[in-house]
Amino acid sequence: MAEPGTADRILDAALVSFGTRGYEATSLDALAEGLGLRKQSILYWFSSKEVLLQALIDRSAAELATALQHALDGAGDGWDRVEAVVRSVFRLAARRPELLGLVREVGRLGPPAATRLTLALDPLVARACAFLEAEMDAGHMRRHEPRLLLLAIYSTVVGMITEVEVLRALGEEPTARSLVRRRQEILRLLRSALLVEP
Amino acid sequence: MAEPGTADRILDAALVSFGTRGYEATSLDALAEGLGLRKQSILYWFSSKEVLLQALIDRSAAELATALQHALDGAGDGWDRVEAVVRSVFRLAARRPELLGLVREVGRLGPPAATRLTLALDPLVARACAFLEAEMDAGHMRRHEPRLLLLAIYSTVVGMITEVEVLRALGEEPTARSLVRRRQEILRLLRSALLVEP
DNA sequence: TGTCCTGCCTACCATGTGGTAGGCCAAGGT
DNA sequence: ACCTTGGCCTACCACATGGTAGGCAGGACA
Repeated sequence: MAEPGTADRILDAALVSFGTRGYEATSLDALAEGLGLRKQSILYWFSSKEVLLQALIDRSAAELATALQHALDGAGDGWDRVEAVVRSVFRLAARRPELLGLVREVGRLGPPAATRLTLALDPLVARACAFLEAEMDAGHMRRHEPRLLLLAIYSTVVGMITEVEVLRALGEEPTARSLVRRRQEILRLLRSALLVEP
Repeated sequence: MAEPGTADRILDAALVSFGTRGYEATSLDALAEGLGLRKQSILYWFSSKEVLLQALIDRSAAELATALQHALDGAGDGWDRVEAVVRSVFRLAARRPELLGLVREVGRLGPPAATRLTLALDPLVARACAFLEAEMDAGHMRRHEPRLLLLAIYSTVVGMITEVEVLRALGEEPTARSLVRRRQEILRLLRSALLVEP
């Protein structure tokens, strides 16, 4: 296992900080200090802060895509696929909590960062839409506007993972155990919301 | 109708900018320019940027609370109450899109801002939890952990309103008409997720 | 008329920011 | 032994930021 190069270490640190504290709230100086480097070394690898963000988006989108792809490949049909995706997202959230934070942050930043992420994940989105539509056509799921349904699922899943403050406001501490409970809860919710009872 | 005082005008502008561009990304200079003022005039009314944020949170929490309170007072029982709340939130989102953006932003900022908002909305949260629990006890709704359920509903509603970029990524433009469709979609979803069929 | 207070201003400052210019040094090829 | 190159550095800069100090006009009030 070769130790990661400097560029990757920078990306890792940026992922954590951008994903939790936010892009604007993260200074290159702070980032560098956490790495035992000088700001100029970051600018050596990534010519500007924005370029760093772009590279981070690209890498994160790829990681996200392969994780979901992997989950889908090993999944069965119908409801299993939904469950596989949700489980895979939660597994990702447990291993790399900042990743979903970054997704949310990028959405907040708007173009051009958001468009970059959008483009990278577009194939997956299209695939998901087609899947939902097919399931509805087959009568396995209740009829909904596929894209709005996807937005709802996205919002719920990402929200239940990243809304740490709301969680705290509700008297629930953001532990690993809580994450599992949230996953179970969301799966039950989606199941009863979507599945047509036989 | 008396025209609003300077302090309120500042709060209005801050709400828009904090709620859409974000707190850190908003400078007092930019805020002042939009108001035809100098930065020092803002600092005259609010002694620091953080104080301005606190005042804004207080005012917004109050507005949110009264809106929800009003909706609840005029609502019937059971499912009607859920629907009334959701409709009221969407009405608020149509009239003041930035308000929910601010809620999300404050959640992202974390303490102490988040705790302030939390405290202000705590009574409503408690009331909602109690309501959900009662409905489940009465067998009207499927059993769920009330607090996690509330988090899920919150995430879905706020997400479907504020995730403009995701919406765009799905090929849907964030118009007023779309907002209505999203509201209908979410109500149907919640209905089938929560209600026990008679 | 003189004084105080309110609301806003100009001038200024310390700090932190992203970014540029250029140098140092070790590894490696020739 | 010499040169090149990659990786990181110090030094510096222009600029934006939040915030301080203090002044100026005008209305209220005695």
